[in-house]
Amino acid sequence: MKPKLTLKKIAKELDVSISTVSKALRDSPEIGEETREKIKAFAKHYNYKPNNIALSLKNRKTKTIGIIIPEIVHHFFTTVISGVERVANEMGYNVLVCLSDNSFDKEVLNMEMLANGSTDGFILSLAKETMQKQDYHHLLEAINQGMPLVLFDRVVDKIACDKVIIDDVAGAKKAVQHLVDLGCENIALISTVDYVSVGKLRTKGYRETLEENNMAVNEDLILKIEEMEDSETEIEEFLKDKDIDGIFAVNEHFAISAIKSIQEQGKKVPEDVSVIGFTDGELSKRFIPSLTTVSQHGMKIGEESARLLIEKLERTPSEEDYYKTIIVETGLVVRNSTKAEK
Amino acid sequence: MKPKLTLKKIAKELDVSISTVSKALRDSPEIGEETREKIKAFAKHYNYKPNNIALSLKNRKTKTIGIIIPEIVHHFFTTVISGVERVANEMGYNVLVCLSDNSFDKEVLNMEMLANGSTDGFILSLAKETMQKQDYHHLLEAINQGMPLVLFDRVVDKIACDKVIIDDVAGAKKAVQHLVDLGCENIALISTVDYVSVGKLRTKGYRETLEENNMAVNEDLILKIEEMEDSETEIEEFLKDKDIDGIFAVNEHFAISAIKSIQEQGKKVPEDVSVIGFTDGELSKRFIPSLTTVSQHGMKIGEESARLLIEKLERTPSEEDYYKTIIVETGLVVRNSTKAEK
DNA sequence: CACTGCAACGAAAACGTTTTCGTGTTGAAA
DNA sequence: TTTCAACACGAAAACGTTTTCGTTGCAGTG
Repeated sequence: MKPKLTLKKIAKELDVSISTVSKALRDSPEIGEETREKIKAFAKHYNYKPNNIALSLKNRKTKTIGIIIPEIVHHFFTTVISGVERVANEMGYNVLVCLSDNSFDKEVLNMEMLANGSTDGFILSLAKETMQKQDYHHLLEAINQGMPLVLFDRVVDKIACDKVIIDDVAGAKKAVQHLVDLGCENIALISTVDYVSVGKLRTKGYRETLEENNMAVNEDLILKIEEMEDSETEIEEFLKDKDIDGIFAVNEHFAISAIKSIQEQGKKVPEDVSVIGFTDGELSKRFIPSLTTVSQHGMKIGEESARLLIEKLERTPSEEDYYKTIIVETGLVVRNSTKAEK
Repeated sequence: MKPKLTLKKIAKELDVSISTVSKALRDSPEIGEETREKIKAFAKHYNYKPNNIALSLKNRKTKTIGIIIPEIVHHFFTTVISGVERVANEMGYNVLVCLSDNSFDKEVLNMEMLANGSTDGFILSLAKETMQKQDYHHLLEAINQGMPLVLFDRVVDKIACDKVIIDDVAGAKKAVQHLVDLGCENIALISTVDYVSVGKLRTKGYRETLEENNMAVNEDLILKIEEMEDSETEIEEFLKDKDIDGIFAVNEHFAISAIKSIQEQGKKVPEDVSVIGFTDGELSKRFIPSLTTVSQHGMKIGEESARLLIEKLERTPSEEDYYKTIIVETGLVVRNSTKAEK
């Protein structure tokens, strides 16, 4: 085990100064051809690689971006990471991944770790608990310290920063309108509680679409789920004895639980009830019947977030201040959980 | 936007020396109570946090571990990350995630990035291409430079380092034995090509179990799949006109594709054919019929890997050399894709 | 011969820490 | 009054870079 090679060691070995070595390796014309070649040959032979940490300290930038997500075991977020990683790597950046586990405290902790020099900026989707508490001081602090921040998916208006979101209202509208077009008349909504912004917005899209089609919004057909854990039984309970022919669920799990309940009741999907979910994971594609979904394009969201962040990082600090919000298009992927179009 | 607070700035502001500030903040008895309190109050008020990069440079350790995985959009790997992250955080470490996309070149590149000071060590599952090429020079180089390395899941014997694996042979045996116990007589195997170690080992378990039960191994009932892309049609083709009553698939996807093909042939799962997969993702649990699988405990693997790595990192360099291989138990999770036991 | 100018290199500061080793000021003991 | 701890603090090196600004030696010029 040989310790890492440094400029100093090369300098000593070749009996020149540290600065000469540094310059030679960076092809400075200041150094004579002979010495330069000698140094480069030596460095190559012993596989010299500059120390990243020292560079970071010197340049006051780490070429690393952090991403904090609520949970990694969730297909949507992994596709986002994948997108971030791709763009970041292309631009010569590393990616530091942290998980908040939907906990406010862990989110704050993570931000503090990342803000103390480990990263140049970060990409974040808020923890559920954070949205509930509405405490964003950690975000403000980071921004205040000059750390660029990009919020995605679970964002909040009050924070002034770049954002990448999907148009949840429009996505929900697409879904519900599709159900209406198929002739559904009693469309149920299975959503999350309102403090999760996506739940709120998708609910809005649901209501608006019904109204636009002159259909009454029946509050009995709306279910708001608090705890993921109990969702399956809650949905089963909710669906019992309800006369519905369409369901719009704000995520994959709810949609699938709904289908199971429906089938257990002896009804058929999609013949009796059409079901549409949000997000397309592996599950949607491969479930039987495969799920019609509003696709969220996590990869694209990740890519856009990374691009936005890096753009901000590499700009001269003079021209700062204004923030963009990128809206990534959703698409309706029609599969087998909805009736064929007429 | 105020620039970050440093020791130097505090020193200037309070008209003391940098060393005094540093010592005061670290509660050194060298500093008088009055000055110490004054400095600590100031630091707290202006929210001073030491710069990680400078600390890393000084201490020659980053308190960061890297993990390189072949692909992130894969439930098993995300659970591993989750496990690594948890243990790492507990021990005060950050996690840098990199993706190799199953490409040899990207794996090498990633390792070079991480080895130049960004991390203290790493956890790695080999890219498919790397296993195919059998070129491990990048691993050897890292080890040689004193970077601890933990290999998991897709490991290779030739490299001397810590490893965390599951007992693939035993896992496969459990699965196949279960099929035998259910009375299956013609059991097919759907596997990957042999250079992927897991494919090879699980195939071994399959063969051995049949032999142990005095059943003939019929090569016609073994399918080796090269490309994930074409797996579905390949499986359909393979299953056509075969008279089988049990299938052991080395992953979730293959198992589900198999079930679909079986059903399209008009046969029933599990009544006519029992199917067992490997790995338990979301899909296995929620697919209908839900899948009987050999569970791989990614979380545990991640945790053990992190523990192993950090243990090595925090040991005095004297007592090095010997390497452990941890074998994480697999379990058979019986669900609905196999017949009920007699 | 004295000066200029250039080529080729080195010294040192800086990034933000920690830590070792002074150093100056006290108070008390001799 | 001298001497010596003990105390409280500062200077400086070190981690590995990059970069600015010298400093040489030497050739060319007038």
